[in-house]
Amino acid sequence: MPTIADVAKRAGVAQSTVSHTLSGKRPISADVRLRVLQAIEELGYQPHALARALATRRTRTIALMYPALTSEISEPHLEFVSGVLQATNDWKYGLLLWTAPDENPKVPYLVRPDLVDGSVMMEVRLDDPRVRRMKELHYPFAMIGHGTENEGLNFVDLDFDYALHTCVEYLAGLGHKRLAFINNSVEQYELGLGYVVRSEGAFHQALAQWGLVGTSSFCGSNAQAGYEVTRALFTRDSAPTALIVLNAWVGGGIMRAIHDQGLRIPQDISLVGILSPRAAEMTVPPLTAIDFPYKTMGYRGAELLLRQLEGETLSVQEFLKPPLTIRQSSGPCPS
Amino acid sequence: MPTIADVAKRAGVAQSTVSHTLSGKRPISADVRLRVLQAIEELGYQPHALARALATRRTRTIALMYPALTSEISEPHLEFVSGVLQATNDWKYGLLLWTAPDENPKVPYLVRPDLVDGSVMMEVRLDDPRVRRMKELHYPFAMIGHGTENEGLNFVDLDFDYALHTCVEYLAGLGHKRLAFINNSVEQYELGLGYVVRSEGAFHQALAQWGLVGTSSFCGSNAQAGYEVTRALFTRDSAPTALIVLNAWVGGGIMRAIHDQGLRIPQDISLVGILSPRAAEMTVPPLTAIDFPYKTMGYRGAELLLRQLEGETLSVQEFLKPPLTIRQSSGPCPS
DNA sequence: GTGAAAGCGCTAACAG
DNA sequence: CTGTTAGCGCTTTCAC
Repeated sequence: MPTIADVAKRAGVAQSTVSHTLSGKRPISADVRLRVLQAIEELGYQPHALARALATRRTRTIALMYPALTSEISEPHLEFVSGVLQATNDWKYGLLLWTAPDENPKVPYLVRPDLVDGSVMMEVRLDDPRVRRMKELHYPFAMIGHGTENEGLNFVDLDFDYALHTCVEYLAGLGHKRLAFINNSVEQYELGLGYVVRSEGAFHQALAQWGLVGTSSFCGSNAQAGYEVTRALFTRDSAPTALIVLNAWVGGGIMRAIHDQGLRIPQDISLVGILSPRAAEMTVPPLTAIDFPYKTMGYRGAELLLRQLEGETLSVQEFLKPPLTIRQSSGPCPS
Repeated sequence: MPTIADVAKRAGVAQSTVSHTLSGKRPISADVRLRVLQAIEELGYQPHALARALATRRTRTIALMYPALTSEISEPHLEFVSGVLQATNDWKYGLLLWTAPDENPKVPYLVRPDLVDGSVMMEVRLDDPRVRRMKELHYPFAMIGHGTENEGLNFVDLDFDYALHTCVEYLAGLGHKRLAFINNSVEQYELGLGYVVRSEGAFHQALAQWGLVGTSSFCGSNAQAGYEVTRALFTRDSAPTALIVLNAWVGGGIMRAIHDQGLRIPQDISLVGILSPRAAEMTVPPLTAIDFPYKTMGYRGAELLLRQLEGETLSVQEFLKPPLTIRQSSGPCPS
């Protein structure tokens, strides 16, 4: 691999001249520029990103702090990735995937700070240790999701309050009186994951507001769990006539349980989700759902960081309120 | 951020001594080691990964060459990511996500070579320009998938030949005589994506072997496309009694089309897939399927690269033959 | 067993 | 407008 020195020698100029023709940080005469460019071309020179990064103290790479890789990765997280990747691509940055290593509790969740210019966090907890640490290190970051203390932080999040209210309102309008909300897992709730906690609260608040009754259940992220949780709903004296589900991966289990119960969707029971259109269309019937814009959120979150890194000082806290798309899993409450 | 020089000064030793106590590459007396360790502790020193990489010429980071970010990312790819990430985590490597930038055809698909020690490729084409380039640069890599020319290459792949044959054999055993295969998109086929081309061939070969008739159709990666392709199957004179589908995201569309046709699964028509168990369980009824082990493949693929980077010279071409799991979408051919 | 110094490939003052 | 030189923070000869 040729270095900048090789180029300089071949073009008969100083290294700094090569460096500057490349960066444009100072005027270069036409003929010198030509010679340099030619030398670069002939040698197939490509600047060594590492050396440059060491000298400039900027890597032009950001990290995506991935939630810890426990037994099962919940796939929705993955959908954020493609959005983030799209953004780093557009901005010509690199993207490093990062996971909280379990074995080093001393430096919890901290990215090798010298490898990246900043990071995007996801699966934010209400009181997230990563956030505290990042702040105290004055480390640039942005979040997909948000916690309790948001002073001066930048993030994009789905407005779960809006989402749950919208679902409940919609179902109330269809005459449903008894609802059930199938949330994510207890573990996530107890971890204090923002959206899990907020959804839980918002659901009950919305119930009260519309004078409905309802129950909420936690549920693991797989079809089997969805099945069991749903079965349990029907053992009670007054079963719900409509369900709201947060997690795309349990939809199949829920529908199967409903089917096994001898009920039909949407004639006997309604099901609405808060999930990606893609997931909503994977089932039969397709699900009425708040269209969770994973990719957009990933893109926006990354942008929030990138703009900071490019020198902007910003303070953006964006709440997305995607529409409820009516598909075929919901209908009027049977009388 | 403290540097190695700070540590050296505080411990009253030379930089090289600090370096060596850390690397263990030469003997250090007990007391010196103690002083060094203490200084490190007190200063909260962490070696600068970049500087180290520049000096050693190893970054301990690998790249995952992501397929180009066209309009829609097909989500299955994402599932590989979590496997790869798991592996890099286990091996204590970093993971850089990389996408073919469209604008620079001169250095097609090539990762900033100095930022990573090697790369994992996915979505391998039969005659993949990336592979040729990597080979000619003697650049370490491993593949998830494989092409035509595999001399000396390392990869892991699903055995699509096995997969299609198994599906066809299973359906033949149930008495089905007319099958349809719903492959991925034409674009992918024309691009020469290994698994798309191989599946296509294997399906027809299997048909011949079992004396069945059948058709194959290409299909975009969304429910709507699945719906339309399936509808088209029923306009012909002799509709199939069993379908094989390769792409998880079209399952819903297919099932809806079947339903709209007034047919029931599995009584009137069987549907088997080649997709992840997770996806198979998302539908009602859950799909009989070859259990596509995305995560495992990602992990194995990464391992293949990692082992090379750790000095092993290996030549592994692994074909996975995951079992066909019978669920509820398949049954005997109606007479 | 330890220290001094060169060098990885680049950028950025500092001169001119 | 261009060249010289001193780092960026680490590893690794080469001496002792």
